[in-house]
Amino acid sequence: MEAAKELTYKQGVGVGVDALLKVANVARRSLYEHFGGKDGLITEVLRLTAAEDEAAYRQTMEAAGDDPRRRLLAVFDWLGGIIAAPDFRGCRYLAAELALADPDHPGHAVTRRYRERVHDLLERELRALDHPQPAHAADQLLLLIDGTLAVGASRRDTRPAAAARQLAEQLLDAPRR
Amino acid sequence: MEAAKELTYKQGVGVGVDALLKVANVARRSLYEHFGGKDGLITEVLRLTAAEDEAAYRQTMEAAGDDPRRRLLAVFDWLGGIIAAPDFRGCRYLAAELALADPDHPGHAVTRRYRERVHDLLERELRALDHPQPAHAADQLLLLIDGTLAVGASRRDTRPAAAARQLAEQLLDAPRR
DNA sequence: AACTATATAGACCGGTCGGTCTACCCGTCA
DNA sequence: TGACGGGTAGACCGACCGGTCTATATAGTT
Repeated sequence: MEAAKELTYKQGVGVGVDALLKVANVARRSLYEHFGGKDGLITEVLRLTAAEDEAAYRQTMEAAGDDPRRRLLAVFDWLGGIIAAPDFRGCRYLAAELALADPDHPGHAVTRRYRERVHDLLERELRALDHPQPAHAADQLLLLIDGTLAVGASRRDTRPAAAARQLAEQLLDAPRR
Repeated sequence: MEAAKELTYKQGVGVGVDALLKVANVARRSLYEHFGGKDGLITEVLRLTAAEDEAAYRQTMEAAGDDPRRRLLAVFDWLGGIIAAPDFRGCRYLAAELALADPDHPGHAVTRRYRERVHDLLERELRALDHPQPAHAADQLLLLIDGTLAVGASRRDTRPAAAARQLAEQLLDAPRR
């Protein structure tokens, strides 16, 4: 799984099974016993990283203290660090969605649920902030997050996280004005 | 080229050469004569669609009249229509960037230049608006655009264009307050 | 000691990959 | 008429694809 997480991110979900097995030092048969095939492995990778990434969101907000506004803005600072990493290659889930042409691939359900969970995390903070439209604002924050990751993947020179954070501040402050 | 534009979008840049040739009704040799290979074809497809899409941005803004603010917001209304199309499958350029693992693939240069041109289009309108930080605000608009296309590809139920437009309005109005 | 479950290595399958090749066909121009 | 450029059709190449298979090794249980 560790090897699969890394390789499917660096090379995309189009990596060959042989390459996976080689870096993982695992027999071919074991893969098919455990996951049923490549699609099963990819789905499981998405499921596992989704759980890890959701936990990372929680931890980032937890470490930012009790103020919901600070907790939400901390997400963008955290994203800034992720994007700045030299091996950042964009959002794994968006890449998987765009690469898996078959709309019935089980991986799509995993990424969809992941986005819903992140959305709910954001919405909860917005409710704590007494935001008048927490669900709508969470949509917008998610849009800023996706935009940040997309720009981070395509224009390495800019600082999209800071730009997004500024927009997030306007979004959070707007209803109180 | 028409067949390649359609297939590389619907199936991703991972489509097989045979599939391209079949739907295009073109001989295998012709492809290699004209484009040198699959990578050359992909690069040329990106170049061509980039020119078309840049023209679409211009036309969208042109049709919105002379007010720069209306012209910029019209972009998001236009995006809303694109996303709503049943065959929308996300941003072609972001998908290509995420799928082409080799950072030296010539396609990357094409997508980068495309983004720069769109950025310049946005920046020009912001200058006409006397925005105090036109380059920075153009970065933010581009982030909203990328976020809109990303969300549109992954959560077909929401209306990301409207959400992004609202954020864009805040962005455009903020400096005047 | 025997059995079972789980792992390994690796041959093997048909199919597809991107790419090169030969042979042919046809309209243009000399 | 004949040469030729640009197209098509399709065989062919080695490599790799995802997946199945047999045979073997190892650890734990009874």
